[in-house]
Amino acid sequence: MGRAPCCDKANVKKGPWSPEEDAKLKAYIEQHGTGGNWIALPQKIGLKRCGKSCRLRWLNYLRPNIKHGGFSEEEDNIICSLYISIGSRWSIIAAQLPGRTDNDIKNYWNTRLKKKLLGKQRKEHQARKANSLKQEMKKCIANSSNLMLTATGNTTQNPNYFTHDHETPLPTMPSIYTINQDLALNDQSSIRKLLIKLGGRFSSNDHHHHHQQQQQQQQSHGLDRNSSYNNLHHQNPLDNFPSSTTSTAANTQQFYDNNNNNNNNNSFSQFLMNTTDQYNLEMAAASVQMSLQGINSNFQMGYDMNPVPEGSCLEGLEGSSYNCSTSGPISAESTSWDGMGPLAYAQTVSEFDRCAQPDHMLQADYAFEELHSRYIGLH
DNA sequence: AACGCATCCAACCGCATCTTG
DNA sequence: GCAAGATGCGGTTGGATGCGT
Repeated sequence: MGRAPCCDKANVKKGPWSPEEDAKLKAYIEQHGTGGNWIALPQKIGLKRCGKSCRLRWLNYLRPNIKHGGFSEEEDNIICSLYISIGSRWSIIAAQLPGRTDNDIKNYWNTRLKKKLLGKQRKEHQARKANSLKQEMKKCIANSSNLMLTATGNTTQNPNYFTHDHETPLPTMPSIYTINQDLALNDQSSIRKLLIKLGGRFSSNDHHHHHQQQQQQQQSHGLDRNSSYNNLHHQNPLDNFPSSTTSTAANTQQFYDNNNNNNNNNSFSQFLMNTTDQYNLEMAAASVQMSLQGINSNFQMGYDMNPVPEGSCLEGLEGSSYNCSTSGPISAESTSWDGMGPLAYAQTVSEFDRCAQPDHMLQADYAFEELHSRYIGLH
């Protein structure tokens, strides 16, 4: 049996609001408040609208101090950072931007910010592609001079070459895989993949499901040494926090009670400390990644949104700002971890995913785990 | 001017969660 | 503890507008 509708669908007006309707709703709410019942409100003031529609209109448009359009660079950065860190939890993101509504931010992200981000990513990707194409061409030409192919040479043995009508082997274009990657960025999952690469942690249901599955696997088989990047995120106790629930002191405590009551070593304050640190670190990671995208990123720790709890392992770094730039691949030799904290961590995350060379991968992997255990200490 | 396409954004919809009796 | 209704959230839609041809 389906749910009863919240209003008489046949008798309510839909579509854009008229100035008269706006005036009625605004005047009533300013004088009487909502009365705690949106469903009954439209009948009280003689509006042929659904209660949900009234609520939306008030929250997104009529409410005082609402800002529309004209997002600043700073707001862009906050939205990007938070999206990378917590995903599409627009109401939480909106809570960090006074005067902005979740709907506005969602629209802004979907229509502009996402494109801006992907546009920069695509440009860099194309630049890298062009560069690697040049190198590949050079390599092919160099190789071709050393190759003696017969006129009937079997081209399938080396996909990098084909035989022309004449006998001279010519280099082919590089694999279309890279081109397909660009095209694939148009769909949501690819965007998510990209942003996960950029250091993000996502909270949609399928992701939770995936997390739960992996957590179960890890519990039964031990940690997978080859996916330490994922392991870090699995350690965050808030990963199982209901995605569509705004976290409040009460339900965070409730969540802690439900999930940690068997673990006497992990007090609620320690739990908060770990998760806040985790959040700060992820924000720093996002900051570095945005810097890689060419977006000015100035992540500051210890203010308002992301305070460092008393006794935290990040104490002393409060107020630090990470206006990040990266230089060269991280290696065990070239990087001094002490004192770098989140920045080093973030660079490691970045390098871990960017390194294509197996030896770099190993170095990043090693450094990553080292840092992880030192700063997070959740192993 | 007319048309088609792209973009924007207000509003809707369905679902999950919360509240209340 | 349960059911029903209310609320909040995020994804999606469709009309308005802008822009290029």
